[in-house]
Amino acid sequence: MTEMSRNSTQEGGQPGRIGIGLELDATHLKILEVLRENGRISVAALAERVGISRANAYTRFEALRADGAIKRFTAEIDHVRAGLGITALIFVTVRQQMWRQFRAQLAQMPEVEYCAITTGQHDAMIQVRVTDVAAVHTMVTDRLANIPAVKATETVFILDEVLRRPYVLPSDRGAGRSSRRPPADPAAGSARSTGPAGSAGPAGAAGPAGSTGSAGSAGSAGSVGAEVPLGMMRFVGAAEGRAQLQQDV
Amino acid sequence: MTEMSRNSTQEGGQPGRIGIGLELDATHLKILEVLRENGRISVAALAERVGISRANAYTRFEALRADGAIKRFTAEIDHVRAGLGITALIFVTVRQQMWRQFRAQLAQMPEVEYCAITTGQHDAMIQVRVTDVAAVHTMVTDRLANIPAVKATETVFILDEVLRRPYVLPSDRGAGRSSRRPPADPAAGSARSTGPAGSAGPAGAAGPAGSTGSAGSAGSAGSVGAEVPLGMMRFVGAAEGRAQLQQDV
DNA sequence: GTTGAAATTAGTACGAA
DNA sequence: TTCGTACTAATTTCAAC
Repeated sequence: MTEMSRNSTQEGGQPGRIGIGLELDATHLKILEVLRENGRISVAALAERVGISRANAYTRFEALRADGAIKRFTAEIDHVRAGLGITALIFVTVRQQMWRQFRAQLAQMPEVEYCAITTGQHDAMIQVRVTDVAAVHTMVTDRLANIPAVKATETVFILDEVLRRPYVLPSDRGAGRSSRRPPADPAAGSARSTGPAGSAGPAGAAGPAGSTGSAGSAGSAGSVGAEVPLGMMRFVGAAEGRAQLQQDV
Repeated sequence: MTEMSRNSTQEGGQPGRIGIGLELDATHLKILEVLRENGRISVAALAERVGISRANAYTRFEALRADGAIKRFTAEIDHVRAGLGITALIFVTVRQQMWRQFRAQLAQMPEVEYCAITTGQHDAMIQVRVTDVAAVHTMVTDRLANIPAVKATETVFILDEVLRRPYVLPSDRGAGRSSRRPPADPAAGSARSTGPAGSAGPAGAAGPAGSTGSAGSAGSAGSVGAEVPLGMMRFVGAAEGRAQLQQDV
């Protein structure tokens, strides 16, 4: 509940840009779909695959880039081939009000590929790629341990990466929307999470969903029973005082 | 120790290709470095930035692609702009010998962006992107719960994504290699993990490390103390019988 | 592994539907 | 808005060094 209006105004854009974002129609999504599979495709070929003229493709392509919907283009590489065969996840508990420092230290660690702030038992998850198991150990006990902001860590190794999609698109839904959507029993403290899930970072999405319906149904469909409906499902909310973290980060 | 020789022979390549992989020299890494930041750069411009001739750049570029070091090119998009503002991590405990089924089901779930098999308390971690919190709930209780292979789940929400590098390169090290590398105390049951960390999927890297030294030290430097060296560090090994999982997956 | 020239393709700008 | 065409600039390919 700290900053709900995060993406209803400009936020990540350069000064002067209209941060409200363009409405993505079906054609835009189609373009993204193609670009996700082949980021190096020429705009001419892109136009053909999407079924629009070249001029139109250039316009939309540029619009997506300018709007920030496309953040950048990148090459996906094989980490093993590149010599980084070990991947690990390190779950970090961060000392409150030291997030700024934690983030600064992260930037100094080139082996960190991904870092996300999470709800649940830990505060953050970082993914590292290194040459060998020993490097993980060095990283955790030697580097992370020396950061005052880090209170505790928990490390697991990644044995295999089963699936990696460049990113998910709203248009992907419909393919796997298997069984019926349950009638949605009313208010029940949506996901038991202590609020943050709906108020923090990437949340507050509903914004520019365009043609892809269903956005905005958040308030009407939450239905995580009070004490875990099915057998072994657990939704883990934020730890104590997490709200403060958002400010620092 | 199940299949250490994983990438010393061909493995991911098409039939007929020399799967041994090309040795990556400093120039190759430089190319990857540029491509990571700008996947749409022309080969001509790439050549200039790397400091080699056009023809050379084309040759190396093609070699990296053919070898599989570059898996594909993709566009990075802003999930919030695309209408998927909620990101969650679901940790899954999988019923043994049902991994094949689990993987098949995963392919049916378009909202899954990433799935990795891990050591530790759970067996897999999947990352999903959806429009609202309710969709996470639906996904977990309705879709995942209906997969017999899924024994239990634990869900956390991602509040913010602090850092996302397209990928990490061996050449990145050296920038953050802060303090001294510890003398590496000898055998100590490397990471306490029941073997898998060194034998499974992405492990067994040592292969084509090329100019970047230190690969291959895995066997000699493992040093995760028996019972957690510093204060609150935890290395979480594999659950019981994890070895079997590798076969199925 | 490099340079240079030819052929192709990409990117831009315009008017018309 | 979107399309189609013509123009300009760049990239890729292929040759010889």
